[in-house]
Amino acid sequence: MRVTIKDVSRDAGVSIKTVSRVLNKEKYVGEETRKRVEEAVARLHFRPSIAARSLAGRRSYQIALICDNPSPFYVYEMQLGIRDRCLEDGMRMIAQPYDRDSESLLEEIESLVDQTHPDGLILTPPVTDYPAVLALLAERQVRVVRIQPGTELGLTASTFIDNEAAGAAMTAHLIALGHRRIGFIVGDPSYVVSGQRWAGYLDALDAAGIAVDSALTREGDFTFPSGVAATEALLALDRPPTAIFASNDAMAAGALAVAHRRGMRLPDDLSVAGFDDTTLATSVWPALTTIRQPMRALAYQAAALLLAAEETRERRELPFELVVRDSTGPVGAG
Amino acid sequence: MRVTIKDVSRDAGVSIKTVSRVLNKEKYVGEETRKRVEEAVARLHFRPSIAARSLAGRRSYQIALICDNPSPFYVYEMQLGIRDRCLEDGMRMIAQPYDRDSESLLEEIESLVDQTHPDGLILTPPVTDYPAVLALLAERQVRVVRIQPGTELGLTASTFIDNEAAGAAMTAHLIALGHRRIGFIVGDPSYVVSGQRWAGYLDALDAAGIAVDSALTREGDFTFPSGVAATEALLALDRPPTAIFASNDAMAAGALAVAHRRGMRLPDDLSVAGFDDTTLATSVWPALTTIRQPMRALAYQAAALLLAAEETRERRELPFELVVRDSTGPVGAG
DNA sequence: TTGTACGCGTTATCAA
DNA sequence: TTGATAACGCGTACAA
Repeated sequence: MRVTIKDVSRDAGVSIKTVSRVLNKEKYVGEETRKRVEEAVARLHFRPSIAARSLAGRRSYQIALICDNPSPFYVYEMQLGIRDRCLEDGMRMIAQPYDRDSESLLEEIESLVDQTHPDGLILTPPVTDYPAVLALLAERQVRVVRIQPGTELGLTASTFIDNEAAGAAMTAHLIALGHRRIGFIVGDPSYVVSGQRWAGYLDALDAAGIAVDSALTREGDFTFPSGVAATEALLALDRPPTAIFASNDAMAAGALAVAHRRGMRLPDDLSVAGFDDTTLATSVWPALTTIRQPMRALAYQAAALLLAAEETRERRELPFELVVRDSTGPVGAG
Repeated sequence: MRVTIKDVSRDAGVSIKTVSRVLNKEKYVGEETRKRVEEAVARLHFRPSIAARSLAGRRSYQIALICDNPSPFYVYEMQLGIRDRCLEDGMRMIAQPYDRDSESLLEEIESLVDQTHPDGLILTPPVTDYPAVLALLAERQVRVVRIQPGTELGLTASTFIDNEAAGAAMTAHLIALGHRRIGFIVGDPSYVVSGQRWAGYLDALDAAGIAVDSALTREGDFTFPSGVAATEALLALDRPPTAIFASNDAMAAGALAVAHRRGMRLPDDLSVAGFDDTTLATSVWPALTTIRQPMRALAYQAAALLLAAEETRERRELPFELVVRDSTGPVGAG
């Protein structure tokens, strides 16, 4: 009832081992033999059982994604990127969502590793920077690639964008538009990128010779309500900013909402900018000027690093893009 | 190096089979023996290999989610609900994202089933209603539970909300607020729910004795831009609606954006309502009045049906909730 | 209530 | 370049 390698070997008139060789693209298989086997595989619709493969061999043909992020959009893009790369190699992705605050996170990862024996693991922030997790995986000798790690950059292979440069680029863009008082909404401090983006903001102000006004920086936590609160605090200043740059798009959306509610016109009364972290900036609020992160590509490349023949510690940087839309524009323009 | 059942049996001083009995919670294990085994399992941190289990037994301890939806929020909620239920039973969820338009969708599902031999499959719209997929799974004798299926409701177990009643409830709510001209934005026609929600709208108008004006119904496709376009068409009518009810929240957000852009005040100039289909209504645009769908619960219950001891065809209905926020309100209220 | 022997479908080892 | 045979770690069937 189930098609096995044995059926294929019988159909092709070769041994089981030879079929296995063809499946695994090993050397030393006669051209003609290979063809016969491939035909038999196709004819019988044979698909090797992952369970048997991983039990017998050193590999499981599965890689796992350890991803917890407040934005489902982010998580989903990661899953899509990894899936795309997996498909190319006939691998499977295990993508169970995790709660980063769960007491049992470590236990769950341990259980995942022991039960499914993945060939590798991909980590996203903030788990990328959990020492206990990294230690566990090192001890278990699991291959790891991290996306946007914030610490111990040389420890594993990784893919990332230059968040500091991105923060600086957007800030420089706002300065070029004529803004001198630019509000900044910091993200959740448990994410290293929050600090990096803020550092970029400070860099750009510095480079332009604009004195930093600490009243213009507010702390948020990557959520819409925190963006609303920070924006209201900023606009309540005696000398309010003419532009607001939020560390992500949910908070930027909060800024837009406040501006709308107050009857302000964009970008005349206020310029708003953010990052593509959720689905907002790309599809739901297409007016938002953002730093577009190549999320799917980050994930795809991470999977590529994981599936590379040799284990590496390569750090692969990907370019970001500054996408200008009508939430920013010349100061005072009509 | 790898802890196996053998190590546990040696440590506990019993046979391998007895350990297996304890792991699988079988009957006929002495209380004392059970304790000794459980202690050994804990001491050695033993976790059975999924590969070995599924190879040896009839089960794989894995269930798969076949989910493709334009909203990552929806997909993610499904994953979380199923994960929660799986955790309770020590099962694993396989949650590879699929493209519903992919030529190879059938082939990919077939390959998933043959390679991983899941104990069951959960389907979400619109794949719930693909005859070829249903036929394939029936032929492979895979247990299936569908979430919000639109057709052949008796074919498999399923979980759902009453979308027609939901559409009617929201429409009745708007009517109760005093609205008589209510615009409706239909969703993507490839989703059965689109028609169901619209039917509810028509039902409620009918029940209130309000004549249906076909000019007030516009077709969208569940995206923000389509909501913008539909709203602009509605507001351009000689007698524009005083309320707009969109079949999902992305289109409702489009309506809100148009209203903002035109300087209209909500809900005085226009009431806007939608559904909780994406992350918008729940976290990003908290002002939106919506039908809240219990997405995670739908997924959780679907997994529960899949993991039930006996295969069932139960149709489990879950309640929706009408959440009123400040995008709707009394007509003309200040 | 417990244990023994076998087999699941594949890869690894080693010989041909 | 190919093939025979022994693992892999667990559940199943049956015996004790």
